[in-house]
Amino acid sequence: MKPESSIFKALSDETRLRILHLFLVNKDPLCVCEIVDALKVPQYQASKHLLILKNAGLVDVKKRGTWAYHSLRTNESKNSLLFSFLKSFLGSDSFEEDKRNLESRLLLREEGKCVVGFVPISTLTRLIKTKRRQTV
Amino acid sequence: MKPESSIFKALSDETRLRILHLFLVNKDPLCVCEIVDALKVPQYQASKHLLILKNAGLVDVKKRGTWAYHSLRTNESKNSLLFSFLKSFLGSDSFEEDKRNLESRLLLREEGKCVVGFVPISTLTRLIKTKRRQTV
DNA sequence: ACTATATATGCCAATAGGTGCATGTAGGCG
DNA sequence: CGCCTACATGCACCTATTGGCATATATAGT
Repeated sequence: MKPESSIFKALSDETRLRILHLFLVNKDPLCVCEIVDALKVPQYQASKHLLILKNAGLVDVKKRGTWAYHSLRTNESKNSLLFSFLKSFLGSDSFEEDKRNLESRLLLREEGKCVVGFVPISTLTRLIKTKRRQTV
Repeated sequence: MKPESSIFKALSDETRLRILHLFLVNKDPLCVCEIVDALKVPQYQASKHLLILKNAGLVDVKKRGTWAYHSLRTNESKNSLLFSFLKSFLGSDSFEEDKRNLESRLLLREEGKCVVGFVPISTLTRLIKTKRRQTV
């Protein structure tokens, strides 16, 4: 298959668009558990979709211990063109909730690194509440 | 499905990208037989893919007798954004041959309208040769 | 009305893609 | 070494998509 059509195939799934959207509104690399909590999808889904995005050449991975930090692959000019288009095309109204969830989740980082992993939602919301109180 | 992902689904097929590319390099509306000759795909494929592009809101159709003239639907701002992106993204090197085939095929138009329909390839090339000699 | 032709579409088989579940892998830490 | 944890992946099932063929539709010309 031509590379162009396989790139659009990678974009043709809503979950993958939501993942890309997270990268577009937050320039930092994100680890899988943060993406899972932002999108509220099972971990295996996030991993699989990230693999597809990686195979399409859109995403890079960098291991840091057991954490895997994913980010947009911007070193190719075609990708930069695509990402800046995507940012306008997706607009600010789509996936607003994902964005909010991600922002909350990123509050739990320490020194810019994810230290939480997978916890039950109840624990997660409690952690976030506590963190908010501390920082206010 | 969200509208964004369904648009990318429409773009995720190489034949459909080739069709859109024809519209991007040639602003005039094109009829199905011209697309068929440019891409060298069966007529039913062209029709089906055009229908998918139409359902995705990317293409408009206007009947003129038995001919169906298709063109990009540019009256929506999201589409214009998409098309200008696509034009850069597809670049000038992809689908070069399609572009040449289309240009040849368009030589056979008379007063801006398609008058040829479906003919065997041998006849088509002969018609084009003759036309070239006349116009030189 | 009949025919020719440009286009659309219904049906089938083959294939691809997504989800869910379970399990595997690999790094950190005691 | 052994356990915990973050992440990856193989398998089964289901659904969606595509190509091919035949045929339907619709309009023009005679």
